[in-house]
Amino acid sequence: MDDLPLLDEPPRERADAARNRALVLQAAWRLYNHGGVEALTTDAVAQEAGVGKGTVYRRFRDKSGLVAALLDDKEKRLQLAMISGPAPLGPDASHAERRVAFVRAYLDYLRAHLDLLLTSETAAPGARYRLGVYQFWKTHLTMLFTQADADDPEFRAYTVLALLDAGLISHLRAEGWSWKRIRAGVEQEASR
Amino acid sequence: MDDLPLLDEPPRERADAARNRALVLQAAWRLYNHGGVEALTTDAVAQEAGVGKGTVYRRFRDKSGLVAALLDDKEKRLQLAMISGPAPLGPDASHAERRVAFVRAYLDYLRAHLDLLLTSETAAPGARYRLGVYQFWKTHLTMLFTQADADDPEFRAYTVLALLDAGLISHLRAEGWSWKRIRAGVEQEASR
DNA sequence: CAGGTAACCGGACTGCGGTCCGGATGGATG
DNA sequence: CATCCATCCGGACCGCAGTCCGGTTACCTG
Repeated sequence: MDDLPLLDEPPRERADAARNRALVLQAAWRLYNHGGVEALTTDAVAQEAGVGKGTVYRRFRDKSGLVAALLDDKEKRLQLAMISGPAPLGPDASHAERRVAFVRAYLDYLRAHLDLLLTSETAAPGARYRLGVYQFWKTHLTMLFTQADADDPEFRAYTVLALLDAGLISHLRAEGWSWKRIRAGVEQEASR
Repeated sequence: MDDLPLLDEPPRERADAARNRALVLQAAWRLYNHGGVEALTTDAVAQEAGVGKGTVYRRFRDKSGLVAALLDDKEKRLQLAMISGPAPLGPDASHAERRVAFVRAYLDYLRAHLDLLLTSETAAPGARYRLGVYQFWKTHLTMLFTQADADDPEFRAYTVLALLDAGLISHLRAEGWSWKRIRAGVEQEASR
């Protein structure tokens, strides 16, 4: 009997490939923890991982992909909480509450990893929109705005996400804006 | 009698410097008209202008500065219309009308020069906010939202400008959004 | 007109992201 | 176990943005 090729899965990664993916991620964390975001050059990561540069790019498309992978598990957790977690983030709350809860949670996430997110989003032009996770946030917010009978729910989703752009938030922080003020602004946009 | 050092002016540009600035701008236009935005590498511009690379960077800080300079006069015209032009852009209209008119005008401008604006805004991280002109739009919108008694007028200004980000608009266009739909969304945000 | 200096000039150089390709190898097949 | 090939590997290579510095020059002052 064949072994579960149900929904034609992507062909499994070869053993050496998987091993190298792990090596690269560990190396990247090591460099980041030691020298911050500036230490995360692709050459350095490859060398630290004891691997060729090409390997880094084959496993993680480009630099934004690599950095996004670093944050992957944290993001997955947030996604899970939104899909099936408790209120106010999860489905047991009203759509308005969930939008505000999303904004709060995402801003916490952003605050904790601002430098990495900035690196990931500005590494290549348009990288932010290509990242798989962006699609998720967008779809989720669109749904929540649809439930609110907004005019163009998808556009409203884009609006909120535009305010959660790492580049914009970095700029506001650099201008001296408090997290409180930023949160108030975004929440208002999300809740109306 | 001294010659008008009223508001201590920036020291005048040397003659050769001014000449080179003009040469570089002309060369950049030539390259752009011929090969589009991809032809605008700093090396190529310098060579086409018959000038060293360092000169390009001394006259225009960095690549976003150079590209922004290409659009300078068109932007100045728009600014003038907003400050002192006729309604609905100028001061003879209500603040709500002026905000919508601004969005319309800016989107037209964006549409006409999307590739250049994208280049300018993504050349360096945070370049968009550093550009002098961004300050102008922000201040203007803040004023118009203040007149509407908005909660945090400055944040509202940032919100509208976030929607006018060249990267976002490019993405929406690439996704198949019509200008009409984009305009409707941004106008609604500006007019509420 | 002569002399001094701050500003300017060119182009070699650096650093980084990303590509390319000849050679190696995991793992499926019979 | 032998064969085969899709996939992977390393690292040299490329293009581009931005910096640096020894030499030059416009302009001011006397």
